[in-house]
Amino acid sequence: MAEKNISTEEHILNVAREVFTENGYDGTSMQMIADTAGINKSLLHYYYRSKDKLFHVIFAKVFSLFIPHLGVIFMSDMSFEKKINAFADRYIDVFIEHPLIPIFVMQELSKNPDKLANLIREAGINPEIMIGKIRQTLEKENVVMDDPRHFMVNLLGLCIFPFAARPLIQRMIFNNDEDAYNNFLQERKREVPQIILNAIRKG
Amino acid sequence: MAEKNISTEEHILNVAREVFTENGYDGTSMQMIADTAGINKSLLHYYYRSKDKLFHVIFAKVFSLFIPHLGVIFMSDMSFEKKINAFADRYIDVFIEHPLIPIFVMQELSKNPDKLANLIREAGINPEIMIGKIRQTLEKENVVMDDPRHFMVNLLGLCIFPFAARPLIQRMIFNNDEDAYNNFLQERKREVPQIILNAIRKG
DNA sequence: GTCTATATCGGGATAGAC
DNA sequence: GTCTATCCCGATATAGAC
Repeated sequence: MAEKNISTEEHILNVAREVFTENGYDGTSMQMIADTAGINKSLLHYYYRSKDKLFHVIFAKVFSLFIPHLGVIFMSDMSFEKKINAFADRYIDVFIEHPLIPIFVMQELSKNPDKLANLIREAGINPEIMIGKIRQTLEKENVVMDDPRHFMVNLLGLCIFPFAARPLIQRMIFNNDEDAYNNFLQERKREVPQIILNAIRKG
Repeated sequence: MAEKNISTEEHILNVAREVFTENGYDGTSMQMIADTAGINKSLLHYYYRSKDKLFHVIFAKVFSLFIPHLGVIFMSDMSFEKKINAFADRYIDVFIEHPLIPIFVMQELSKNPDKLANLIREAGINPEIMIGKIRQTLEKENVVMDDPRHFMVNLLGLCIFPFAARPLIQRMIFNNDEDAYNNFLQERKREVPQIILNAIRKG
């Protein structure tokens, strides 16, 4: 625990985030978190009452670590092309820093899709408005695309998949060469916008 | 258990696959599997000795449910364009039938990347040879692409991501409309090859 | 081959001392 | 606020009856 000046409560959150994202809800025990934090198990209950409640706090934290960027970038006044680039840049950097987040979030949301509505609200995102804004930008710039929904999924998938499937890809395509894969992830920042913009120009 | 004519051993495997893929290793108990199979807990141990061993059998089974297609398609003698289409078609169908597989596999591999080498061998895949074959096809057809590794990751990501991130996307982009999303997944069979081939033509 | 009974351990959670 | 001690339950796994 190389963090002396923060409160125990905050320290717990930092540690719990690491342990939860690495092992998932089911794969994490309160004991693991307590040990990693260098504190007693009961103290976790003192601060957060239950594993469930602690997890919810963590998950909302993790969620807001990457979801808000989506809104900020797409609600901005950049040109459409700039937005694509900014998005790939920002998201790939976030996931390079927190490589376990994609799989953690997808896993937990898949088990509890009903929690999603609240989480989106807590994160201060309004999907409808965001999509409206995107449509508006498209019109203004005369950008033609078959279907904005495919565009969105393509963009997200191309950015996120290399992190979610890292073990498989690194092993099957990169001979387990970690450095090569890290380099590859950096290259994605240029590769992804290229693919996406290319698809749009063609219509 | 609407399967009367199969052995208990096989019946267990079918049930265990469902329960494991839905809940993951940590989220699954032997009790859950036994109950779902309509048998006693001890019988699981009788057949498979331990949860770990049972899981390994299941995971190899699941793995070989989608990995071999990769080889079959890319080692075939179809034109490159046909391969792309066949791949998207086949994989999207597999995942429509088994929608929980992507996230299950990525989750478990992320926790145990070291098991991967054996699994690939068990599945009868040789990545090196496959990549060699792809390069060969590319040369033969004068297909130019920046980097085959990006191509491969793009193709996989575009196919798989919509399944892995389904809850998030369905909620944020499809207003939770399940039918619309199922339809969207079908559309991916044409969308994905279009994007991929487009990127290649441009170089 | 399938069951019941049981052993053993680790999980989350609470009470209460300091 | 932080700890120890404890409760209770559910987990994997085994022994042994049928």
